[in-house]
Amino acid sequence: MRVTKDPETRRQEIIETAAELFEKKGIRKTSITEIAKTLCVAKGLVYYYFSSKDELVTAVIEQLAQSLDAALAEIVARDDLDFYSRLKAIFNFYFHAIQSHPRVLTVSPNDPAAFSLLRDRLSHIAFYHVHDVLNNGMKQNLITIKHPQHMLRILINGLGDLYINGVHDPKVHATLIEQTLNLEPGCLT
Amino acid sequence: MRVTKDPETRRQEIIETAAELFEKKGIRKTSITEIAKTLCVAKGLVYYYFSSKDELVTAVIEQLAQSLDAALAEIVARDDLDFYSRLKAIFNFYFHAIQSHPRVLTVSPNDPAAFSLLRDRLSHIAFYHVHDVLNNGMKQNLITIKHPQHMLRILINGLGDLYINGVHDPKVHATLIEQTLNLEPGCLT
Amino acid sequence: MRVTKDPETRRQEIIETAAELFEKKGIRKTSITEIAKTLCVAKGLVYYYFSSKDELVTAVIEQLAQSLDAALAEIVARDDLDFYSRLKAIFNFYFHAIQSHPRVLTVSPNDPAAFSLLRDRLSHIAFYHVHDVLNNGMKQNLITIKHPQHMLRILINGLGDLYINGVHDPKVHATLIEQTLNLEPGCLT
Amino acid sequence: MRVTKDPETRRQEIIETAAELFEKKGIRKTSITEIAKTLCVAKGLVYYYFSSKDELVTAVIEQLAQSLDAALAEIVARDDLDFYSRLKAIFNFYFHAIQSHPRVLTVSPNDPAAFSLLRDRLSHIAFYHVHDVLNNGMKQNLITIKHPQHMLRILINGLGDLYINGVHDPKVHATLIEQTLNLEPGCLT
DNA sequence: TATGAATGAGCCTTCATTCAT
DNA sequence: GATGAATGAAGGCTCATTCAT
Repeated sequence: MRVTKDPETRRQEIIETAAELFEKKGIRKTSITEIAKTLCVAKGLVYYYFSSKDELVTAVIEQLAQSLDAALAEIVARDDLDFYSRLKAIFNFYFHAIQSHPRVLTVSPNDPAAFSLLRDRLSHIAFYHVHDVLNNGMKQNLITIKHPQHMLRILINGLGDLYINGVHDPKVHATLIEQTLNLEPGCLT
Repeated sequence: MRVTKDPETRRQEIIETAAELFEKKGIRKTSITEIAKTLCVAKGLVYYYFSSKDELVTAVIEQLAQSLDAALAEIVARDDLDFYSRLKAIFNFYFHAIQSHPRVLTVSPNDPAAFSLLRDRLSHIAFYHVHDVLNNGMKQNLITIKHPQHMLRILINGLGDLYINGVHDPKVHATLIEQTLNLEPGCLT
Repeated sequence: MRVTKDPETRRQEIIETAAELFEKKGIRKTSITEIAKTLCVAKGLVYYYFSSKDELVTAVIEQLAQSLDAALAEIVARDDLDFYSRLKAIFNFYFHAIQSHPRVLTVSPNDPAAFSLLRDRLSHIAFYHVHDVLNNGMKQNLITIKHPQHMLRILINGLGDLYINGVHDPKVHATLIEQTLNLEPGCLT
Repeated sequence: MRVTKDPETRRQEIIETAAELFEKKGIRKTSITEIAKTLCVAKGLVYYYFSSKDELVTAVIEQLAQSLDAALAEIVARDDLDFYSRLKAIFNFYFHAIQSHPRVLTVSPNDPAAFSLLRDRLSHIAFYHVHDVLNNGMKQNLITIKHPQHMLRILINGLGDLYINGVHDPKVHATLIEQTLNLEPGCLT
């Protein structure tokens, strides 16, 4: 039967359902047909909101990216956090985001795509927000390593994988970050 | 025309051709038809040797993994290398392997959770071989960090991504490794 | 936003817009959606006025046909034209009409055998109007050919195609008509 | 059940079935699915032989064109025919070809296509073959009209339409051709 | 009158897989 | 061992049409 909804609501509904299925089965193995069926909606409706599967994938990824972006921005903006707490908070959020979407992270719409992997997108966002924080740390002589940006990237990506592979202990995390960025031992604990 | 070959030879031939095509176009976009055509062989023959595309993909990945495994084993076994050179050699090989197969690394056959990504397989192998080397370093007090295995993993995966993203300078590499493992500055240069 | 208009006005508006789009992109490639969008009107409204796309197509064709019909009728009715001028004027108009609507002429709605092609419709109209003129010519012994109606049809259709294919020179035209109808050479120039 | 046939045979079979369906329902309304079903064959098989619907359409058209081409070439080559008989024979064949394929003639694969209409293709072929014959006629002073090529085109296209519209009497035909090309009355009868 | 979200049938195409030879 | 014609399920997408508001 026919159920009409507010377009924006429906749009979100589609994005969310798609995100869940992408999560569960991977993007490639999730067909528009299945998304529609899950929503109890005609296939055509999905195309009414997204002109192609790629566009839907993009929307899903964008949504995830933006939620991370917003969260991190908020953290960076907080006045009550010092350099270390801020760093810790950011990483926590980032790892959490990565861990939540392993399948989406793995396969992209048309692999050779522009920003193909959400992974890149997320790490880019994390990188962007940590950047300022790091610079601040350098001015306070809290950061003394060479190639800080590369080190950051190693951390972001490397720790991401570690996280996915089951290392969730925040203490271990803190230690690893400290060591990688050559921070005072225990400063993040 | 019909060409008969030694089964093992033919098997290898198929694996190699598949590997090249996977490399060039990605696994998903490489069809059995194309592999067969490239080999000037009937489609059915591929199925004679591999009962499914997935099995072929697996064989290709296994082959890549084993070649890395062999290479690293050889390095570890060499007597003429000290701790630092050995470390450097191992990382070089690993990065090289990763860089050589970006497409295969990106998309997995049917994302069978098993060992889904060659990436995991490769990093696992690298991890395995570096393990002994690291232990050795710890005995010599050359490695003093905590959670050395996690740090190694961060390095292996994190540096891997960095490598893929265009950072190829060996000197930078060396510095990053030194910093991550907290080695004597300059020891790998 | 909602704009209410006089039904007949709206109907014309739809026909005109449809005609333009059919002209520009061909009937098949023009969707109801696009027609509605161009009119800044909801899709449903088009269906309020025309129960199907075919009916709209029919209306568009009918309109074109009638405008040609009116124009030719006017020419035939003029007292100030002699046989030759009248003939010339009619053909000019007909060719002009054909040339103006190449896309519509090429593809028909659902090829409903009915009067499938506007082409047939137009040539029929032209034929109808020339008929009287020809009869007149015969009475004056200006037309001596056999099967004048068939010859006329050949002219109308054949010249039509020639026109579409780029032969626009009125002089050449005149000569061709003279020859086909076996008129006095130069009488139409 | 599975029925294997000689590739060339199967290819022809597909072309013929497609031609018939195109004939009956028009190209656009004939789906690959229907062609396959009519042949009692899987849809995929059609794609095994023709990589797209357009390619199949092209093959069908090409086949029709070539059969006309061959037939006309043969007529032109015959020694036993004089100018008039040859002309008559050619037109007969051409008209016959056109009449046999009204639907195919009407709609082309992707209308705006290269040689879009078989009509053009056929008339071009006819034109090509008649060309020599006409030249010959001019040398013998049997043809005295101006713009003979244009006149020929008018004949070919115009008479084609007439034919489709039900005028089949060879005598009438002959007279019309005589008049259009300004030949000796009765020379083609 | 007018809206536009929703439908659903159908289209073209791809491709892993099978099987008679 | 090898061939390649044949299968069939599935996928992405389009669009005329409907209907609740």
